[in-house]
Amino acid sequence: MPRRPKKGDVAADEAVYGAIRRAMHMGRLAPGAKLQEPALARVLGVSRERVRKALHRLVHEGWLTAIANRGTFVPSLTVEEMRDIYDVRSMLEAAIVRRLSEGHTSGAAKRLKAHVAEERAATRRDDRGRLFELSGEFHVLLAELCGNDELTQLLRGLLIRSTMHFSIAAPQQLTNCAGPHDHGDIAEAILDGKADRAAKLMLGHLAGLVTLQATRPLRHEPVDIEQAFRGIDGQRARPATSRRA
Amino acid sequence: MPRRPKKGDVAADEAVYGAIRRAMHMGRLAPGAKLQEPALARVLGVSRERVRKALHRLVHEGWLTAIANRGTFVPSLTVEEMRDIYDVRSMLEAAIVRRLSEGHTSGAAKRLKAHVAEERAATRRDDRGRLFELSGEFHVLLAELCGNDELTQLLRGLLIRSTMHFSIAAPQQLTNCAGPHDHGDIAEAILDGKADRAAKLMLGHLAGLVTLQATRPLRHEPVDIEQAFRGIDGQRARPATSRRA
DNA sequence: ACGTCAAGAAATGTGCACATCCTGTCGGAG
DNA sequence: CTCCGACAGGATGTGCACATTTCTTGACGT
Repeated sequence: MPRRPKKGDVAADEAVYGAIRRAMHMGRLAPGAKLQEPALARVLGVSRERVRKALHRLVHEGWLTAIANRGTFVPSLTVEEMRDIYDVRSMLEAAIVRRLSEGHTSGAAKRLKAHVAEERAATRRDDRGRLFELSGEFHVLLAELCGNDELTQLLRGLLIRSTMHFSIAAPQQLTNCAGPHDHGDIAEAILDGKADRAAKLMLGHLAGLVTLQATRPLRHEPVDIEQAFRGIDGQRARPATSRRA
Repeated sequence: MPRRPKKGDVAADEAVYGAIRRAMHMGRLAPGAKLQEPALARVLGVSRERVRKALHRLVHEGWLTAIANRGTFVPSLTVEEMRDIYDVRSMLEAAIVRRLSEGHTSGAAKRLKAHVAEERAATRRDDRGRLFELSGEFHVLLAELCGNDELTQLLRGLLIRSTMHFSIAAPQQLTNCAGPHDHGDIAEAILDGKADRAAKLMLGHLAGLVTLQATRPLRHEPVDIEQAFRGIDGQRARPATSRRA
């Protein structure tokens, strides 16, 4: 027997966590949707406690909101919260691009160029899904290049929360960053060592995003869990375990 | 009967959470100490599940680290992690003081002045405990004055994590901010609208703190849970419940 | 004497069942 | 016809007991 998913199987927890996270990322769960523990447990084929744990974690990370004795819901970020998040991102990311402009390793420059090239390629192929991912990763990449893990983690959290509404509101319609060429310009400024220009571009870039979001209305409809998680398996690749439900 | 702590008693959860948090803040728990669930449950007089929940929350917030099937421990922050945290704080807080310098309400100025005055008073009274609290709150206050909740929450998390080692290493010996007059100078620069000077002072202030921490060695000793939580009751004020253990 | 291994004990992780609370619905009174 | 109150159904929260893993203590072999 290869593996038995009996006890401290962290993969199972991560699978449930990832499944919900992916469903949100794919826009299957509209803001205000209620995530019922029994339904999720049934659909994902795991015990309710596992779902509970994942839900608690998601709540604590800010992706979901919980009301005592009521349930767990997909949050409807207010305009103020969204503005605040982008405000913090502006502070951090402006400092990041400044720092990178003032000095970076050759490896960092290489990774940055490679990423921009990949974004360009995705744009040329009109691969919206890939471009969506890459657009988000660009901002994380900048944090990574600073060599500060805390910074990377923090920014990743902010980014997910801020891009969540993009994927929820219009997953297939628009990219999560206004113009991909923005990223190219920012990267160019960094590589040229023009700190002020890079910071200015980044601030403008983020300002454009928040404007894009603010004008987007949100609908409130009841969501069917069964349908939302169709095709989103708990395990990622091979369901080698003989669990079939 | 006034209240029965049976069901959705959020206060009980918060009490356990706060008790552990306070024990750490008071330096009762050295880095590397193991927090055993049965022992905590016995000492605090609550069920093990409640302790588990609080521990999970603390772990997720970064105050504790958990190892699967091993237990929960007080983390020993490495020099790199500490440096990273202070680096992020530098980015954020420099931006904060710049923003406040460029414009703030009269109410903000009033609160800032009041806080500095209170710090001065605590210094004059040689009230280390109060000064310790106030020193930390100063940085949170600056974030609050920006009117950005996300920013405040984020900075509060960073601050707790970075000041935690101060209280653990030497709770009664030194303040958590190098010189209280630093805060006064920073406040003055903000009130005068000198953004560059305020940012420079803040960066210097934080750099001084990280230097102070880097030179402090940590001891690894086994900790007795019973003794660590002596005098730290789960409930804050009145133990009205007849629970005595 | 030292290193290795095995068995017991304790702690952690998980599933289950029950208590509690919320919500939607039905019946009756105004 | 509308509004209020009670009831049933369902979902959430919690305590309990068991399975699994890890650490410790002791003995055995080299």
